[in-house]
Amino acid sequence: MFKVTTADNRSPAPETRDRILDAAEALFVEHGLEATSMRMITSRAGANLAAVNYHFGTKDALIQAVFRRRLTELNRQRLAALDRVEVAANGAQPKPSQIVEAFFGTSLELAADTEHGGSTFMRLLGRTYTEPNAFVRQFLAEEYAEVLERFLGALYRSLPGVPREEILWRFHFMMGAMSYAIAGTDALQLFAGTFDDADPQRLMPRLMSFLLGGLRAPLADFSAVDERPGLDAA
Amino acid sequence: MFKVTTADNRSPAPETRDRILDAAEALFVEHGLEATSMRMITSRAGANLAAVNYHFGTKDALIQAVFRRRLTELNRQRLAALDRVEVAANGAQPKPSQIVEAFFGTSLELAADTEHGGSTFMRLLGRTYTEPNAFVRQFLAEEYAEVLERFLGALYRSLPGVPREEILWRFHFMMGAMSYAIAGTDALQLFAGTFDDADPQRLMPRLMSFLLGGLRAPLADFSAVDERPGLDAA
DNA sequence: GTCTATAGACGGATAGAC
DNA sequence: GTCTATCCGTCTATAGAC
Repeated sequence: MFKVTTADNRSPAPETRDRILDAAEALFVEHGLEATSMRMITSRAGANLAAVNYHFGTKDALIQAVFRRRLTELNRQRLAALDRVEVAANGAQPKPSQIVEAFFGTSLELAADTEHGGSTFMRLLGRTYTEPNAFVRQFLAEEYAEVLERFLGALYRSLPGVPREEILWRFHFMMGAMSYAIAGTDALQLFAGTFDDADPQRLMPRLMSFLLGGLRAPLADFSAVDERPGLDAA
Repeated sequence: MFKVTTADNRSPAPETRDRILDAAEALFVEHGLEATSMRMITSRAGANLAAVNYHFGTKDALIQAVFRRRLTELNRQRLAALDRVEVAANGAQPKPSQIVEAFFGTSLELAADTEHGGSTFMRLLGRTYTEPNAFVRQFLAEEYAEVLERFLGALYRSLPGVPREEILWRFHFMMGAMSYAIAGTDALQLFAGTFDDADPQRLMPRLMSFLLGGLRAPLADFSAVDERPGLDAA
């Protein structure tokens, strides 16, 4: 359970503990949390079945460790990006586009990092927002509490005329769009063979212009809510 | 002596087969496909464990039956809605907003139907777009093939100046936003207690204005993407 | 069509040797 | 820290009585 922190700095071969985390992360994306067994994980990690219980205790604790490893750093970077735009605003309110970019841009940057597994993790994370498992949702909610409070607060202040419920919903919609953006083609072969241009470098501007268009859309008119949603409007 | 196979039209109590489908649908939303066992299903349905195998064969076949029951009708309605706007256009191209409304409006109508389980199903469907299970993805892709071809084709024609990749991506983003819209608060307690206004009647205009804002956003500018050769040309 | 009983595989977790 | 061996629960699926 406890890592011996020796001062031997010689390029360490990946420890069992890390190999297990990497294998679990990859398998969770491939098969989902429930459908991934400890045996699959230890087998891919080249470790013994008992090792995962030794290092993490339970499967649930392993799941948390997989998420925490990346999420702590991601949220730190998101907050740092928000700090930067707020400092740059120099006392004034940052623009909504800057706030959106601080949050979703940072996310997409991690998603574009295929070398250190960031892309794998972001696909996992995007799928996990809607995870049925209650303990995972609870855990994610805690990890996100501070970040959401900061970003939503900034958005509220930057859009003083807009009802907060509306901003909240639109942020929610943006999360959905980002989740699918990251899941990309691999989420669904619905669009099989049709994503001719899946260049991850282009995903960022693509998504960002969509998100900002949605965020800045005219407010919905609720006056006709009671009527049948006609197709002739607008 | 009790099971009359002929049409005795007097108020039919829900058959075992239908009770199983209802129970499975609800449990799939609650716990996910993998985490829902046949025992949970038959127990909630008030049926015997062996009944599900008798009626459906395997668990995978049951999953397909749960989706097919609703999806066939939903896609029929989506196509009918598209037919209507195309007929109303009277030879001209329908507006993008009309096409979007035909697809997502129909979806949200089913999601608003809490009386016949439509809302339950749509939450399940939204989550299933990113389902890891390969057989489920394959099945969904087949069910969607015709609908997507029709709607994407209509969007392409209605936006002749816009690159098709861009439309495809934006449709993908819209699917993500809708998925989260339907999952709503229950998807994640991230926003715990903050969705003061979760009136499903208002969800439709809320989402629609976001989607149309995103769809009509100015096209992304790829010129500053990176240093890749050839990208700055267009 | 519905039931009981059970086969047969796999799941998470642990004990204890090394 | 890593291993083998194993406990014990749950899973899907089926056989066969009624």
